[in-house]
Amino acid sequence: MASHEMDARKERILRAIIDDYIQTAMPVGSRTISRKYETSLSSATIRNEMSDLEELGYLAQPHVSAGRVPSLKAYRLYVDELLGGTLPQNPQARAFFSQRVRQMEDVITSAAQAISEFTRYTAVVMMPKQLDLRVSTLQLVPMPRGAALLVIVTDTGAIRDTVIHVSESLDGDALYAISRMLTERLQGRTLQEVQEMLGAYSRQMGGDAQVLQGIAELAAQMARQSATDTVTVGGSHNILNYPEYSDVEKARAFLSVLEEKEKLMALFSGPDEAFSVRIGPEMGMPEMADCSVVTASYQVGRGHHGYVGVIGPTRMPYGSVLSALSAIGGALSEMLGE
Amino acid sequence: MASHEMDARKERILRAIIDDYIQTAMPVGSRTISRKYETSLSSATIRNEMSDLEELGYLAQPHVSAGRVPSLKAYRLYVDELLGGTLPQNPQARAFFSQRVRQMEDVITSAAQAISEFTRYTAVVMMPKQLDLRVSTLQLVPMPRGAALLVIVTDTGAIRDTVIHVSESLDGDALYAISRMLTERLQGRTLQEVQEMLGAYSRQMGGDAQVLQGIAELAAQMARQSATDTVTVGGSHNILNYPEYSDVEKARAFLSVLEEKEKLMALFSGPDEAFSVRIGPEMGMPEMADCSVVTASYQVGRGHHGYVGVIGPTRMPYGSVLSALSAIGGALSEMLGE
DNA sequence: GGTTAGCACTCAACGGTTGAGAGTGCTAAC
DNA sequence: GTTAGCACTCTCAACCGTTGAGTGCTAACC
Repeated sequence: MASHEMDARKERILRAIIDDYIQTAMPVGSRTISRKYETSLSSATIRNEMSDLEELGYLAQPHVSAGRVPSLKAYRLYVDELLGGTLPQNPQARAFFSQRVRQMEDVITSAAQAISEFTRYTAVVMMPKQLDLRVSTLQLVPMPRGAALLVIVTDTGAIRDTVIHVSESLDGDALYAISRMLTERLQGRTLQEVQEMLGAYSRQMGGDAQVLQGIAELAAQMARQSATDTVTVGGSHNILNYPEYSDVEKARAFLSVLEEKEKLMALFSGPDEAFSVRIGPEMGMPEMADCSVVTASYQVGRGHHGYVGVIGPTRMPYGSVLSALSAIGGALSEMLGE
Repeated sequence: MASHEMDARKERILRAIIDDYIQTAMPVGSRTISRKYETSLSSATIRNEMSDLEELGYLAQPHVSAGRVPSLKAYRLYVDELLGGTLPQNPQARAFFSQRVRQMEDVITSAAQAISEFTRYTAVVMMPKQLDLRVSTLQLVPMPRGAALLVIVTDTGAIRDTVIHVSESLDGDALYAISRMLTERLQGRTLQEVQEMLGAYSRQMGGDAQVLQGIAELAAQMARQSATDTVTVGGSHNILNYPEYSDVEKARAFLSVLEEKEKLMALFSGPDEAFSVRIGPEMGMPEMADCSVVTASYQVGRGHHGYVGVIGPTRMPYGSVLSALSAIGGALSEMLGE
């Protein structure tokens, strides 16, 4: 049964079918292949090969007189080949991203947007949790009308701020003096410790309890936010561009999964490889049975790593998506790593 | 022709039809009204009244044997009545909003999200441009590894920050000294002036040109952002919840309009009233011919005003949408006004 | 042996037809 | 002014044949 093993020609044909299907989203017929891809072979020959490929499990027919559609196994093969080779660089995607990053804290959001705009798919970006964030600086910036901006900077460079009320009698220098004092005592402490210590201080200090309470609240919020992994979604409605979601109900189901952060997290819980492509049922989520998720990981100092990813129909130009993810992931590593 | 003028019963029936249609999105038949709303009248009587209402232009029939559907004129009547009366307070919507506001600058975004989540429609929030913003404080907050957070606060309480690189030899006190010096010279200046002045300084100071450049860039960005009206959209995919958008093409068209900020701005360019409801063609935008836009304005100090709004199908529970908008608008006025 | 032309076969998609159901308008009686 | 009754209209879904794309198989060809 020699004809029932993969040879070079079968592979070429399979690849042609996948490429065509990725473009058109329509079952591919033997005649199409014979005319567009393998002009030296007749459609009858292609038919024979396709028949073999079907028997091998790489193709499927929606019904007997339709063309062939690649099976999950086919995508797997295609993708594994892609992952084995070297990815093309993608400086464009990278430029697209760096254009818009202003501020440390919204890097994640910008990354998600950049990926989704560039690939035209839905993007998901995860930032890993960071326990034991330590306070590096704590500063009060004067604002008009008895307000002040409280800024906390951690040793990892995370920034969070909030507006609090202070006594109108405190001018810039006074606020700086307070900031210095607070920084001196709190520097190097973890956010949890800061919260505990503030309880003690506020009894001592009395008057400025408002300020301390503001700090405690901000520290608490910051601790909470950084202690859980954060995921952001970008370009969720890109999904509507693809015919596999021309049914509104399907589109809605897809969009509601995107709002459940826990489910999204699960998309990333794979083996710790640089790249991963999970196709349809491989991720064990019935709602996403006809999607693929492509992810790449990036470093965030100290061996932690986050993920960038794209969700879309199984039919997806995996090559270009992977290289875009790789570019943005690289940029993120640089920005967030130490 | 006495029967061809509006009387109380006709109004009751019209209202019932609108209410039912808002709920179900299906043409309303005479029998439905007779059973659910006007149980003392038979369907035949209702039919006569409906026939009159149609002649008066308040109802339309999609086809001869379907029920009636409210016309634009009917919505107008309904809405005008609503606008004339007193709006019910809506403390819930308000609570929903204040829960999530942390920081002066993302008030707009939070407002859009709160409105959309609360009403289940797409929300649009506009913040008016503010020319001549004047610098109130300018401060450098030390960060690890030769970075610093540059914070600019304006007299209106707008905050913007960015991370810049500074010489590693500068400690907190040195940065504060620089901040003081800069604040002293730049306080009260407009953002434009700041940019101009920095050109002059940077020649004088030489060494710290990096810092000055950072400030100039941030000021420029801030000026740019505040000089144009800003609009934010929240919950854009809520539109998929409504059957009038079960056609994906329609939904896509809707979503792409939302991405063109200029078009969105146009939605707000109405008479300067506290509330406005524009129904379908009234806003002269063919893409939105079968939508309604409900807007409320809020004060932002100095007589400027911004808008909060909701976009959805013409069939919309105007009453509750209006009171939600009014609640959030009020909250915004408080937060952003002086 | 592999390759190809030819032909019978299958099945989705399209367009027209039909019957049921919903809802109306009109008329006549109350 | 209100209501029952009835004829009428129109949509919607189900049910055809017909068409066309695409296959599998066979027999001939190189």
